[in-house]
Amino acid sequence: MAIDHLDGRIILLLAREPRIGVLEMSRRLGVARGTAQARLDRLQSNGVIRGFGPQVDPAALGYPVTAFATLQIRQGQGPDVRAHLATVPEVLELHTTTGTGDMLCRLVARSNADLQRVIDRVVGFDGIVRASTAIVMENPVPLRIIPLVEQAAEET
Amino acid sequence: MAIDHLDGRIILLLAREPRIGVLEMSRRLGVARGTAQARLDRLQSNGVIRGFGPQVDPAALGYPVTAFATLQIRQGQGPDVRAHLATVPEVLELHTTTGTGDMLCRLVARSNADLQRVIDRVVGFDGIVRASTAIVMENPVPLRIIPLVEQAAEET
DNA sequence: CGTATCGCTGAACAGATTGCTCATTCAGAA
DNA sequence: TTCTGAATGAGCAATCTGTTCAGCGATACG
Repeated sequence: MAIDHLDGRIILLLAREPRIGVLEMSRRLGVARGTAQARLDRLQSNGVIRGFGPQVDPAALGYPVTAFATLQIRQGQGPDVRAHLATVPEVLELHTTTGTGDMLCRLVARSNADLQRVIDRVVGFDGIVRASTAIVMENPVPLRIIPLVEQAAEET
Repeated sequence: MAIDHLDGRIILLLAREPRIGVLEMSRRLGVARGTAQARLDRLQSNGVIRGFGPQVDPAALGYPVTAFATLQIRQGQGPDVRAHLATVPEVLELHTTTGTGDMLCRLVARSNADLQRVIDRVVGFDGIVRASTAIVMENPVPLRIIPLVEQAAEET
């Protein structure tokens, strides 16, 4: 589970050139192929690397609007609300949280007008008491993991 | 930019078995290799598929705590705050939003105690007026895109 | 001080895949 | 009718993968 420097370089390399093969990877890293192979296998079975699924851009799919909704749930309705939200394609992720709201979810929509439809569908469910939505205008830091990987690799 | 049914199946297939090759892909889809190749190339140059970077699990890296922080920024300090947050590895993403706060960011930390350190580092910056944090307890719907891809592929 | 274990190395081999090109067919647009 | 874009099926050289092997240095342990 601890990430050493070589592991860090492997992840970095894969992040930059994902379609690279193990052989080419070993060359870049200056290690034997077996080593690169073994490290990569270990990172994957560790769960550090979950997979290499395609990163799809919702905007390119026709959903350029992103929003975050904070939801307040009626006592005991949590499981039902979760199940409900899981059926809405525009709900990209859902968290239960401490603090002001009970849940936080990320939404996408085709337009600001369409966002209204999505929100109606999301909150149009009995267990949801209140919802407050924040529309994303800019995304100065897109979802990233590299800096964290680098930090984790340093602390060896 | 419009996604047809075949494109949808390509993305679905890649999501399930990311390390699959183009040849095997064409076999599964029942099309010629060149077709699969061309479609995949198009999806990538379209920007629909951004890439195949490794999906790294922060928890496996030693950062099991996730939180969302809503920030209020002093007028005109936006750019400085953005730059500041970009330098913090534990800030995984940052959005500017409408609504209550001015910015929303996703944080990770090694523990609840460590989260305090991270928050101090995040808000210990002049331009930030106020911050309210919601700690994630559960993640009923992890970040996903498949349902949306399926919906987009249907609407052909 | 021996000894076992572990990770890394370098090499080898057959089988499969990739990148690329070509000629052909088909369907919709002009 | 003619043109253009997309898909097909085929072929080839170069490369990579999966796998196995033996050797080597470092570390842990009795």
